[in-house]
Amino acid sequence: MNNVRVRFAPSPTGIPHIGNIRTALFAWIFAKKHHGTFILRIEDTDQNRYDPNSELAIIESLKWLGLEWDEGPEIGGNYGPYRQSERKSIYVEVAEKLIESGKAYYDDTTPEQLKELRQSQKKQKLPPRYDGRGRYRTKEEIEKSRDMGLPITVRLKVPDTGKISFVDTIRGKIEVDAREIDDFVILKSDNMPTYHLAHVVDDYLMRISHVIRAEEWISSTPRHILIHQALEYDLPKYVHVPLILGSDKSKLSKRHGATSVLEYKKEGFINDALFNFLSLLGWSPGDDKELLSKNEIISEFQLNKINSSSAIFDLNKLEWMNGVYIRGYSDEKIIEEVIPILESKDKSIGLPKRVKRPLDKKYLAKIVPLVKERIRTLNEITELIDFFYEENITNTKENIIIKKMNDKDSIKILNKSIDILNNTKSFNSQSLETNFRNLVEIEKVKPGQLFTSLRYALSGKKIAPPLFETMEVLGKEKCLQRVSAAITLLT
RNA sequence: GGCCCCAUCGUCUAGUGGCCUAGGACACAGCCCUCUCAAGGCUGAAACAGGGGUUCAAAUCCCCUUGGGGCUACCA
Repeated sequence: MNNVRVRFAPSPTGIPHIGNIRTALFAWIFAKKHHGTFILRIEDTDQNRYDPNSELAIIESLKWLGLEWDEGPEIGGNYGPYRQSERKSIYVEVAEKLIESGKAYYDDTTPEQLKELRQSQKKQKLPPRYDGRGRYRTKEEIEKSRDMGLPITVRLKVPDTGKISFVDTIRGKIEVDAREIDDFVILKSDNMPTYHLAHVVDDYLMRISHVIRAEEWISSTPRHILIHQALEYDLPKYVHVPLILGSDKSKLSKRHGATSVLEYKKEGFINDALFNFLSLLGWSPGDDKELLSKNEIISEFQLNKINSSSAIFDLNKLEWMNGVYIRGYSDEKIIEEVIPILESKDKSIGLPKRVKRPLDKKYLAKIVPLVKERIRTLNEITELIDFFYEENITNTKENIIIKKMNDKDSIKILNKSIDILNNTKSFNSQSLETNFRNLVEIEKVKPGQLFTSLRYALSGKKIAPPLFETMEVLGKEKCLQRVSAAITLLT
């Protein structure tokens, strides 16, 4: 396929969610696959809903996932500008051309009148639809309204009969009666275009080959076809990708928990894992492979293998996949990823404030191998390893006491453990394990009994990294100190 | 309400008329491994929405019903 040019055209009116970004991801993959061009275009034609933070969030989301664009705001390109508010004059000109050729007309119907019209139609159980009254306004009447300061819009003259059809790459032919479509607004009274006009004009001028967008646009595509016809533009290929729904099968929203890509980043998900996961939501390479690298995804990707039905976002599976990615990463890579988390001043994310920063990388490097197969998200690491950094840990008598034993016997065995810690020549996990297993043997206790008690003594936790490795990393002094503290607790 | 889209295990999906007593993955249950938790291994439970056609043969093609979703703005 030659000259593939696709765009991601978000409207900066809110934080982009997983669904938006998944659409961008498909477009990006498709562009890469065909050595095409991926374009970012900001559709900021709604002045009332514009939110500058959202544009920043869009850019950060795309960058984090590695969806770099070849043309776009700031970086430019041959078809700019790439922000619609900066292209205003183009749309006005096009709209005027349409009026001159009689394919569009000025309308001075006020919002109040429109509202009345809809209400009365509703009362009569008719579908709410603009009635085309502006078609019969004379030039003079419009001028008069304009002088009076009434809002003037431009509407497209839509044929009353016939069918409008187009081919969607994923769904095939879609057809609708022209009479279902009213004379819709293409230029608003503030002289800004509506989405319908703006994107058609831009897609044409920017030589977009495939319009890849969400399924919710299917029902307005016939309008877009009409605009193309009025302007005598060639049609792009239409690719409507399915929606992503929340666990209750409704459109993704706040109540579904984290919905923005950046939230996942914040929660300790890895960009490569999210990329992989998202690519499989609504698309499949056709075999059983699920763990795919970016390159594999790009080479396997095919538009017509995108599903036509919407998908539900399964956080559980993402967590699993994220865990797989973490396990597959080198220790060095994980250390890099995890340092900002551990050092974070956010109490719910980082180590307690009393732990000195910056963290010692060498020490961390000993810890990471012990936990990397135990975490599904990067953020989970903090709770699992904080005891390596704390000076003191808290314990209860109940945790320390050796199960099925009394205080006295527990103390006796823990004292022998102290001896082992003292006398193990090379203080490494292997020697320690050998010696402690000996003790278990001699004292006729179950390994689990002693080791659980020791685990609590050293970490203060029921769930912790493997015991002897922990001892080795913690070092002799800290081990002695903590086991002694535990014994004190029992006395 | 009208129009449009969609429909395989709880979830993501494979499946494009015979290879389907429907395959994989997550999650779930059981067992094994085991110092906890993970990881890993094995086993299990779990789906073609319903009804009509077409065909020698239908998860796969057609129609209807049902269900879900989207759109129905001077929002995108």
